Amino acid sequence: MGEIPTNTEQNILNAAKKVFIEKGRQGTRMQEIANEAGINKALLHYYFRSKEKLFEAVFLEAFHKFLPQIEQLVESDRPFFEVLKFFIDNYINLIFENPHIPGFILHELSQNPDSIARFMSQRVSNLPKLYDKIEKEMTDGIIKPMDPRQILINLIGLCVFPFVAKPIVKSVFFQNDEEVYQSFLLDRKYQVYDFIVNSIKT
Amino acid sequence: MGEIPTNTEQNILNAAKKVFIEKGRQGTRMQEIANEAGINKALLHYYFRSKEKLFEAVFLEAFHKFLPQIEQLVESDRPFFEVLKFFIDNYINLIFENPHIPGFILHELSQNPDSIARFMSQRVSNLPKLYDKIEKEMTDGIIKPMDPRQILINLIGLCVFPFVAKPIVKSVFFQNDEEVYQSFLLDRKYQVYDFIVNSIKT
DNA sequence: CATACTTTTGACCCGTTGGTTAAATCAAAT
DNA sequence: ATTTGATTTAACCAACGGGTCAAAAGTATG
Repeated sequence: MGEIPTNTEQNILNAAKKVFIEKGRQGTRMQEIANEAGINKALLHYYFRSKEKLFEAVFLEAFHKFLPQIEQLVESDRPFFEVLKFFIDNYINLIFENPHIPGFILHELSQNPDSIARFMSQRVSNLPKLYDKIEKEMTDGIIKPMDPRQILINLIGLCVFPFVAKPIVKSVFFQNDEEVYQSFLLDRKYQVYDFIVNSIKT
Repeated sequence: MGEIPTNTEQNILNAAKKVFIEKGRQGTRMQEIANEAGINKALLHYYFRSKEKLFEAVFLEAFHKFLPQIEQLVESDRPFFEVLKFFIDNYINLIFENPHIPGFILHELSQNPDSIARFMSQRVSNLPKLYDKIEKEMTDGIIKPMDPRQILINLIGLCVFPFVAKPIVKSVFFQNDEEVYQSFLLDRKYQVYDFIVNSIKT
């Protein structure tokens, strides 16, 4: 019942994270994780019975790291635009530090769409509350009347897209110049905020 | 020198498209393509020497089908918002009919970012012309001054995201109801247009 | 029909890969 | 030091998967 992750266990998990997130479930070789962790392949199976188990551990962590952020939007009772700014700032920072995770999640989920039920469970509990909050801003005349879901999907899409489409964006718009692409990303959070606010404010 | 695709050759290509686009390069088994095409596995190698070759054929077709659409935006000399509407309508229709292709391209490119050079070549030739066109709309006071690239990236992202994130979007916002999700997508092209226009028009 | 050439197949090859196992090493605890 | 249990390893296994090959089936040409 070793609840505290062993040194090696954490070590394995870190290695697994790195390889799985970069290469995907199918592209990952257990041997490569072992190498990355500097241990024997059999040790992987000692700590995590199978590739499936190990993958699930990695995926779950990545998923929970990225999804529940949405709840930020409902917790605070500051003005909506303020919360929005705060959220975008946080979320893009998070992606910036883990640029491969969104693409990883998207790909693995579309490989196995039904598995999402296992991961979500009660996660979306307070989404209706968020809808209410947004709709109140509409009746208050602060933002244009529209389906709140459109706003939220646009919000996430605008944050995530430049990262999951990195090779294309970098190549098409920035002549494959990594530095220019990076400075574009740094500016991105303000651009996304302005873009959304300009669009939805009355 | 058989330039005209044989019946079987096209048959194989179709089967390969289906499997590769759904399962990805690594997730695809040659045997599954053979089954899908109703033929023997050895025949795959008779027509396409290797898995790599076959994959490349599939990827190239998918890539060319989806990327050059951007050029529409520069060809016409109608008012920008009109061209924009036309583009969004077309592009979302295209995705609607091939909903898995964008995710496929995104994933495979991020697995192999350098390969993009092979596929792009002179493709982005008239992108500067598009920038000029947009910037002219800015000096004409029709749209707000901003980096044209931000507009284009937002445009593509807003179109593509609901499809590549289908499982999450469908689950989080539509309780996994396929029909509701579909009707959301149908409405999407108008929403995206409004969202962008509202944001960038002066 | 006979020859030659293309298309298709079943059987096989062999490197890879996830997973197992039994033994060795290590770390307390007695 | 010896026992006991957890950790780590090398060697191995079976299945999988891409690719090959020789022969069969099909098709045209003389």
